[in-house]
Amino acid sequence: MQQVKKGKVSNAVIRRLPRYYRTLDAFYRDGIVRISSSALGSSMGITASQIRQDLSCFGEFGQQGYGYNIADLRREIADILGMNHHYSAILLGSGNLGRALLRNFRFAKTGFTLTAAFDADPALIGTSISGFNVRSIETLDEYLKTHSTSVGILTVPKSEAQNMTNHLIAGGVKGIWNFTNVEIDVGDSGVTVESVHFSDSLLALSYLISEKA
Amino acid sequence: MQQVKKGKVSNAVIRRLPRYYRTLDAFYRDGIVRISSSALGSSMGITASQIRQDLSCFGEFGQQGYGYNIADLRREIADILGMNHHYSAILLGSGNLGRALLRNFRFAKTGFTLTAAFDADPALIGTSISGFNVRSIETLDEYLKTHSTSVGILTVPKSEAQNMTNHLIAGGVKGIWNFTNVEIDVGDSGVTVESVHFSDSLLALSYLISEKA
DNA sequence: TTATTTTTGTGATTTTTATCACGAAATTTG
DNA sequence: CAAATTTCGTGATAAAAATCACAAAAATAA
Repeated sequence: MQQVKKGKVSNAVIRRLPRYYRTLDAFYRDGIVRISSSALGSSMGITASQIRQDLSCFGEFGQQGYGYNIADLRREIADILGMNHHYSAILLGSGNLGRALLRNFRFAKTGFTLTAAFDADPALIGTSISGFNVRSIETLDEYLKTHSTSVGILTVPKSEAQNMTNHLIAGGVKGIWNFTNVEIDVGDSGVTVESVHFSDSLLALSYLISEKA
Repeated sequence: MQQVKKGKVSNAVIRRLPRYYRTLDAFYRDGIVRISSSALGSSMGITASQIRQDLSCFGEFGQQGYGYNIADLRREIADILGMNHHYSAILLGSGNLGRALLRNFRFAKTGFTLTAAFDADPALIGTSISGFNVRSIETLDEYLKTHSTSVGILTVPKSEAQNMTNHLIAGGVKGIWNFTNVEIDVGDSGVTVESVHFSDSLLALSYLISEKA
């Protein structure tokens, strides 16, 4: 269903898709039925033209004189984003940040299913966090052998990041959601890495407020 | 010292600066003294030309036939990023994510000083998290009146995001580091918002692994 | 029903971003 | 010390991304 029209989708477009989904989802929950590209654009602070051009990478979802049906477009974008694959994810590192994700992050809203949490700390192993029994990191390889897993979430100390990455790759994951503040190396494994670098974000903010002064 | 050369620095360049800093900092800590744009580029997976072009927005930091002195360039970029302003920050919302930041995030490494933490939960107020005495959110306005604060960190529930934003703006912050999953509105206040949208990041990963399948 | 308005999807254009390529300057080698 | 090599900074070029503009289609109004 995806990419029915053109060739490769640019990174710029890919990065906007989640926001389209998020915005449409909010309208959907508010019960709004239809929206034009210009209304959607002004609510997002981008041009109508950009929205139409972006969507044209994937197909024709609108109707002249009417606009877009919000429920339909929301569903199409969910589909494009792969939210209906119901990917499985495991979390490595049940420290503060890992716990915050376990407790607060609504994985189901992104189509993901969190299936297990691991840690190296004996004091944590066996405890329950938000319904997840924390497993020993020693059992990770075995777990991955018996449970096909799409994504590994790295919330371990940076010193462990590359080692854990290697185990995840060997275990056959497709992607790694990396919260450690280092670039991890996946070699030619073909595994996709998506990093959340808190410090990069804060430093960008630092630049922007300095610039204005 | 910044922007000695050209006009406006593009967003693309701004987003790369923190990574330059992070990479140079790692080399600096390893005791490496000098590096060429091509060596830096291949270590970062970008072109030498892009690095030289990016840096040229801010000045001339290299030397023909030699390359860049790592300690010097690291310092220059820290300066460009505003890391020497020692901006102050307060954290609103001492739940799981807030606690993770309080405990794990090295604010000092980005030049920031965390000065206070707030929460609305009476059970949390008065407790100490990583050396910070959690203050009542009721005292926020008063705090901001008496303590000039550069940045507010939003780790509150999304339902409180806009309300807290309004208080931060009224209190005179320059920037908001937004971890809530909504777009906050700062009107014409001139306050800079930098958002960390976990779900956007995970959905981008979802798209990328779907695309390969 | 017919005219007017709205709005899409897309080719063309403009703007932005990244890469190329080379002179100039400094280092390193012989 | 001179020749060869390295490497920067930048103007020119290429590629990518965003915007414009309009025909076509559908909705709405008269």
